[in-house]
Amino acid sequence: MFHEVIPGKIYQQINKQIQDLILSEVLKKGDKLPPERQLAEAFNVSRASIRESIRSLEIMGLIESRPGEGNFISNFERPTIFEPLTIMFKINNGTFRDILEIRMILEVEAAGLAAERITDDHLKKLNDLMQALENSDDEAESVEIDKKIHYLIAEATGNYLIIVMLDAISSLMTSFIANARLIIAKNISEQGRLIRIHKDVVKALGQKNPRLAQDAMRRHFYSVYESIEGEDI
Amino acid sequence: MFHEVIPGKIYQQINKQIQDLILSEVLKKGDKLPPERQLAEAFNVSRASIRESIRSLEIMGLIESRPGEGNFISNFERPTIFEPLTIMFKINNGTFRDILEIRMILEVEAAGLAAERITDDHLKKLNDLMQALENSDDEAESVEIDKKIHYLIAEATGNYLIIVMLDAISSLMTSFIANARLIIAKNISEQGRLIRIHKDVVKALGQKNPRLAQDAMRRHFYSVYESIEGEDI
DNA sequence: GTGGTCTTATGGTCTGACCATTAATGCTAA
DNA sequence: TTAGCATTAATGGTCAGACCATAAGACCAC
Repeated sequence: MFHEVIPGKIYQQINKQIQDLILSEVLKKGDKLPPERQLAEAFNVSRASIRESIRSLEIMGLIESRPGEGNFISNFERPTIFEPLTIMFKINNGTFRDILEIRMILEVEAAGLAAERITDDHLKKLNDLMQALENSDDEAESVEIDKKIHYLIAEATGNYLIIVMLDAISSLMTSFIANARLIIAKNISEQGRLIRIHKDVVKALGQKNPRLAQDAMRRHFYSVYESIEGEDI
Repeated sequence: MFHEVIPGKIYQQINKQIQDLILSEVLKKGDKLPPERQLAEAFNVSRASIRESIRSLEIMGLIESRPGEGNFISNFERPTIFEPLTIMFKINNGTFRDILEIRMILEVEAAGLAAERITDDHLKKLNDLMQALENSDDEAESVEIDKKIHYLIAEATGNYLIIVMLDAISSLMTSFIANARLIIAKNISEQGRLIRIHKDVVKALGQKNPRLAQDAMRRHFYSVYESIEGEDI
């Protein structure tokens, strides 16, 4: 009977169309979009509208703009979706405890799932990283390796959501720490203990024993809790 | 000695400044931004750049544009951050199992935390919703109430990240179901069983017993798993 | 009061221009 | 020949100014 009204702003309609093209895989990772001027002509709108659309798709992490080259479909490697999460989190009075809490929840469960599903390839990479961690005497380097280990475990679950969410929490934590000037003390003995616990986790993963992996990961977090106990957060 | 080079595109600089104003609470929820033309003058840039900035802040869920009125700082009630997650999820071949898996992880743990921290106010609301669920004979209505119950439990944890992530998963699930035309069968007997299990959860929360709450919630999800077993997902 | 109508402020869109960066092209000199 | 440089064309980034569409408030007629 009645026609559906044309919804919302132009940039939203363009967004939808481009998103649909991505979903239907007409546009794939790395593909180059037509030049903005051409898009404007195709959609019969102004270049300004096209640009507002592209800008928002860029924020969503779907598109990448390279001056002088063009606009490209992103590689979707690590979602940049969560940048805004930091702001939201702070506005809503999120605490460091909140971060640790959910991190522990997810990582413990992730360890369990990873133990069931981890591949030999992943296992090998993990062992390599453990080796690197033991040999590292540089604090910054150790932190980086530590991050990679946790990311690998998340990846081994094969669950995209777990990967994404842990990634988001990781960035959140980094920005939080940077802002609060919080430094988790890592003296030699603690460093040694951390390595030992990490080893336990990796060992349990190697044995494909979920229960052990969970327990080891849980111990890891208790250890972290202790090391920041009393800190002003 | 040297001045820091001005980084990146104009809209990014504007974004940063506005974000900082929000973080430092110079701009608060619901506040009205100066008109675009005025902003353009203040920043000494074109209105187009201002608009690209506002567009991206809108996507981040920080700003709301109302034609004829102005641009307003959002209320940050429920983050719209995760809309892009749906697309990313599908592109990365996310499965329904992934969704259920992480949902179970988070909700079981959330139930445990909620049991420790739930307030009388929340408890009352929960009981009201349970009452409504029992009295409801409309499928759509039941689903809505069910969602609210789970959201309330998440809220009772007091952990912003848990709330946000479960919210995101909830939307993801909705869109997934809508697209896959999947309908979780809910015949009369199952409906009854679901209510019974929900009751167990709420009861455990009332007793502030984390262990019981977790177990009940876990049973809830096993129940869901069973009811979709064999479905083509 | 109630309901229109006008005015005004504001976001939404368009046009056309120019700048800045990049990649490709082709020329030049070793 | 080839390494290096200058030129050119394509493309995103920015700007200026205009007009449209919407919402709110003021004003008026009934």
